[in-house]
Amino acid sequence: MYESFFRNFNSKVALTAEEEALIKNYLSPKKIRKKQYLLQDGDICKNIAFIEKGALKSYSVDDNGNEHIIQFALEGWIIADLYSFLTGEPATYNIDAIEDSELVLINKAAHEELLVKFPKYETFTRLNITNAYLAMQRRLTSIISSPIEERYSNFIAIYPDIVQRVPQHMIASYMGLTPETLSRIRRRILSK
Amino acid sequence: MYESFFRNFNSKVALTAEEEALIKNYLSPKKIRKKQYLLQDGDICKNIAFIEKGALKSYSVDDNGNEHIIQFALEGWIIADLYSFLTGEPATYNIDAIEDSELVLINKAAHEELLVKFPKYETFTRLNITNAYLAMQRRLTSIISSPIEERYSNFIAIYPDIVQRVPQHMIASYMGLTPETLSRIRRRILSK
DNA sequence: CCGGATCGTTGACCAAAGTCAATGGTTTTT
DNA sequence: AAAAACCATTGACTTTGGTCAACGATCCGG
Repeated sequence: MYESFFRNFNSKVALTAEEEALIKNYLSPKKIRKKQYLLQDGDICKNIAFIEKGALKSYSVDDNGNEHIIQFALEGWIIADLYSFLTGEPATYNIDAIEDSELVLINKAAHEELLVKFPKYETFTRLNITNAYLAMQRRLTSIISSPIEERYSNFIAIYPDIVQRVPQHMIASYMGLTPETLSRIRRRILSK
Repeated sequence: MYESFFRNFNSKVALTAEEEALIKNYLSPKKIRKKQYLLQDGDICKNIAFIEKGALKSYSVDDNGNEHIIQFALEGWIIADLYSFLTGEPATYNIDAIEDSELVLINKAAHEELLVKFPKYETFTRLNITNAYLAMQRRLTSIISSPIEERYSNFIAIYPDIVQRVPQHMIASYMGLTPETLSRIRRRILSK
């Protein structure tokens, strides 16, 4: 249990066997079925979830009932409403499972205690958030500076696994497009 | 010197006078004139810059010579090409001064040494990057889920100081719009 | 194995934003 | 103080993506 989590942790900050054993006490496993919510708009986000296996997405629903996908997360990624988690404010979006998934949860009390007791956990956290920041910046700059075709080509180059496993209309939503438009863009790209 | 920097630092992690004195040795001040570059596309980003006073922006220039503004930063903010800074790869965008500004620079060697020698500096860094992440996520979700009018209204509500000090066409670029479109949106909003 | 969702594609039409060009006001430079 | 550069606005036109509707294919649950 927690294999992927500790593989990931060790790749960022090496842990001794004792440290691993201690940290394990702060973790809890969770299995979640396809379409199940991990977090709903209005709830308070009580956990950070590391994905051992599977795929989840976070998304908001607007006044017209349209979903807008904020993030995809596969194995090795972390997903949460960080704002809600850190501030205790209600979440402003949903998280649910795209596939049956296995998670490692770290709740707020555990997170805070780990931060002060294990400097390595703080480093792990800092590196995770830094990676998340860089990934989001790539996405943002691509949104504001690249033509749509290039954005999509770029996306399939960086995240081929997501393209394989996630329905196309969710990817359209992630890119801020309608499914129809994405379908047309794909046709344009293919005919080149 | 460094007043704003340490005020900011202490608001996140309290320092003793001795710690402040030690950390000062890792910092260097820099003044930069309006329109001067802090970083140019292709350079390697050697410093993180904390803004004591003034305003800067980061932006990319596309194949047609159009600028796309990635970030504004005023007093109390940090600006850098974090990707380039962390990896040593050449920067993919520019940073320049919108106003005459005063900066506190932390170079890479200093940053790394501070991280290992001062756990408080790692906490400071973690909190900074977390804030940057949350701010960027707000921006991103607003781009993908709000109609443009609302995005602009939201922007002036959150960053009134930027609206005051930064020319409108830069704000248009930041929002992914042409200056003409932003001008028309403003008219629409005013006539309500 | 059947029936209903879900999904991707396509077409016709519409709405929104971009482009190009001109104008007038303001700021900056010399 | 005059010239130049910069900036916001407006109008006419074009391009792009969104909307609505229909159709087949596939997936999934009973």
